[in-house]
Amino acid sequence: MAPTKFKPVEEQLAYLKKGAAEIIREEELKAKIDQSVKSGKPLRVYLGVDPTAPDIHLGHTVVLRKLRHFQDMGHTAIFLIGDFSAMIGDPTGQSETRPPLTREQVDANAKTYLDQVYKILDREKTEVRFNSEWLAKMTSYDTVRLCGHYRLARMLEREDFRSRLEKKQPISVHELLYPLLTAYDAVALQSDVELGATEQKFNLLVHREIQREYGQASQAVLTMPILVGLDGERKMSKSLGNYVGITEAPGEMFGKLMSISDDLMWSYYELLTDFPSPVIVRLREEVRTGALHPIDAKMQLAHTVIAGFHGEEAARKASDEFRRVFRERQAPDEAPRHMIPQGTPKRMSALLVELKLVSSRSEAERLMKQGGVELDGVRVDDVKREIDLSKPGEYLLRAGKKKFLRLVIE
RNA sequence: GGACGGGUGGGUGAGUGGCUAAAACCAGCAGACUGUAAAUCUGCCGCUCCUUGCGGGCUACGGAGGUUCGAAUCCUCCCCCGUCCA
Repeated sequence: MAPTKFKPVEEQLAYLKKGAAEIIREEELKAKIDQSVKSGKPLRVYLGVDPTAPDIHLGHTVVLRKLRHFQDMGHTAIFLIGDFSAMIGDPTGQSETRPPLTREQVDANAKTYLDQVYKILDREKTEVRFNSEWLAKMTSYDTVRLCGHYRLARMLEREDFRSRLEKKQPISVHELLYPLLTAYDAVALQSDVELGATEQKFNLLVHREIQREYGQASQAVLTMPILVGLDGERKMSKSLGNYVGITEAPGEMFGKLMSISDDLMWSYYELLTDFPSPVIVRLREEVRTGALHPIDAKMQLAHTVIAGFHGEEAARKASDEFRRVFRERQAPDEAPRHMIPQGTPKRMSALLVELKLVSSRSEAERLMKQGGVELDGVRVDDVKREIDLSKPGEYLLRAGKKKFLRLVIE
């Protein structure tokens, strides 16, 4: 591999700081970068992720993008899959003990994670590690030694545990092990920098301390803000349903991104795009003065984000589609098609269930009564309405605001 | 190990024998209004059947039995959580 030419310290620091919530400690990071420029040796920067869910969403990409930034600066990006620690579960932000994952679930999740992560990271330059490499090999003796390096009072200081204690909610003992075992990751990787979301701060600080206990220089820590979900209030997460998955179809992503509030769009610009901060400030100013319509600013955001995952072409298509369906109220150009064989007439409500547009017949009837169902642009609110399936034809079905389906009888 | 408190619908949480598919709030969905925004207003919000009616049936208040014409509510046993004591 050709020796990497590093950019000047100040330039690197400025690039890496964009969007960051906190750097602990900035002087240390600067010194490390300085050292690497002088020695020509890249920094070892890692991000640990627990494969607890099968898909990653935009919230995860915030910190991944930051890892990519380090990669851009020529440093070594280590993507650490917490396959072992995932079986404990990170107590961060948890109001209750999570059911431990099985080995199979973890493996399956890890695999899909990796596929998705390369939409952001440079595959060629990423070092992928699994923490079972060292954690699974630890003996009870090693674990006891590790635990000996930390105090219970310090552990219980953390917000998650404290509030659970106050609310008289259970805390399992193994949860206390989480920060300690993941701290050992930093030791094993001999990392210079670790990235994480702000809510990871406690864990990250423990990692620094344990590194020192094991005779290493403590890593610098860079945290990124939490991405607020589509609801504009809580953090983006799958379980809250306020997320945009990165494997979702462009049209789907577009619709979701457009549904965020105007206020929220600015933090999305900051955390999900590479627009330099001054440019974002200018856009914001233009919207404020009325020079730029908020919907156009939001459409540009959606376009940019989607282009990153699906390419420019797909983003443009999604954008056009959105314009046609929602701004001009026309039928979508590319509603999903569903073939159905000819047969006897069928109730609309049953058909909606069959097509998975709703989850039950009760729900279908509800939706119809409320005027949320349209057939070829005409509202269908008679719950007894049947559809003639006896001869070939084509219908455009709408169920609710966003679900369209082109039904083809063959 | 002992004493006490608790386990209700996606979440919080009311309900101590029938009027309870279960208050209220949140989340969610639909309609109106819009920029498919947000906010707001209105309605819906277990499943299922039909003759779509303030209609019938089924399922539901940690689990299993029991008392009763009738149980989320009473009794018994079990499981789980917390508090205090050891």
